[in-house]
Amino acid sequence: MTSLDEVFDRFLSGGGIFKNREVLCHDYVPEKLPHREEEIEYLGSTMAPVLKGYRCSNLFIYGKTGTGKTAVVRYVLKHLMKKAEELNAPVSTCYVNCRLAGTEYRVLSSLCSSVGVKVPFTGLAQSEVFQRFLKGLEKKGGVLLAVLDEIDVLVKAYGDTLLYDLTRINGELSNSKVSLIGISNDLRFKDMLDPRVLSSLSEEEMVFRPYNAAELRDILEERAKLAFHDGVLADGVIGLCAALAAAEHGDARRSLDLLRVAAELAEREGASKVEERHVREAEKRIERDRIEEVIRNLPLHSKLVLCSVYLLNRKVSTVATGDIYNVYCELCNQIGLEPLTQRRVSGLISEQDMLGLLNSRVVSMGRHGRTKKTRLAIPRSTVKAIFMEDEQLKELVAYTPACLLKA
DNA sequence: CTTCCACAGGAACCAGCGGACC
DNA sequence: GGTCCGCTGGTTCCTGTGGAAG
Repeated sequence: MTSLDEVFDRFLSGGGIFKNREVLCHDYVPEKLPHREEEIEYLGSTMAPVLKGYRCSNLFIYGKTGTGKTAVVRYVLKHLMKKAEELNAPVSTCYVNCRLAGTEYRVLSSLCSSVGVKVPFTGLAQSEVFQRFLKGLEKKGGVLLAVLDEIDVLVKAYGDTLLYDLTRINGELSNSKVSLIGISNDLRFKDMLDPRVLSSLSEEEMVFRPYNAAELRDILEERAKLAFHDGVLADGVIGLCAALAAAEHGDARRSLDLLRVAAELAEREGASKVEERHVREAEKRIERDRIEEVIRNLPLHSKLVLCSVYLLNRKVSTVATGDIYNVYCELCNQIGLEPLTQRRVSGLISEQDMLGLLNSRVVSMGRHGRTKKTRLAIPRSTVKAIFMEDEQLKELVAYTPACLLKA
């Protein structure tokens, strides 16, 4: 066991690698966005009318994660506001990440705060909050550019009513105007919208293509210049980060993560250079950390479901929902817990499928019915290791379900 | 060709909570 | 202090369904 002092000393003396760590963080908006010049120009020209006090076209932006949508929008917004201040133009902007906001109500309340209206975080009817937003807008006047990032998440969960209201909002305003910019990670998002909403929301449209490996390399090189001291990256490190991220779906965020974690690993072991092996290690580390985090934060019943699959997987690789439910009920019995309904457990399995902990797919077995066949999507050792940390679950890892006893 | 299994997954509803308003 | 509100995390009830068995 090294003492904490040693850890700190090593960190402080290991300053040979990072020059500025923040440059590699997600929310950093760089001065240069390589390979997005066209998009920046297009977005800029679309938004420009607000500088003269006109409403600009509503805009819809699609693209997968890490294709630079958010970065480009924030970049243009930043410069637009600078210009607006110079010209003393009555422009305000509001950026809301709908996934982080979580609910329609909280999106509305962010919009409210951008026009200087304070609303309580619960307790008011949604329509009341909307009215206050209108009032605030009218009082403030000018043009509001509202950016709704990851809007697909909101619509999937709550439908498009809020969006519908927002697209019609200009009809109720006399002293002010609102332009909307929607950003979606989901390319099929259009299908979820009412045609009326779609047509008014996407007066203009942009699609962000994924970066290829060469473009990712340029991005990384740009950032690396700011983030690291000269010569600490071994040849091929940037290329590898770019290649790994390009192989998935050209996610710049992921390539930056790889680079950052690889450098942190190198720093931690006191190396003077970041090598390719650090990148490989980083790749594993990121995925493992993500999974462990997810499992640890699972509610108890979900953990029991996962545990049931783990136990059944000892004998068979894929299991039916009914079998999982039986074992799950046994486990609940063991620790004196009232089991949830099968309907709910079926839902929990689907949730874990989406989280990437389980793999399940619907199959029909003819006369023997239709079910989801489920298996673990992660190493058994990982599940076991995390469950062993928990007093209660520790016991259950060693439990033998009744259906496996007779086999 | 029909039947029928063992669920999937949608819809409606409910209880409890934290919190605002009057 | 009663009433209203939204959110979470459930339940109940329901209809739908792929394909092996009959």
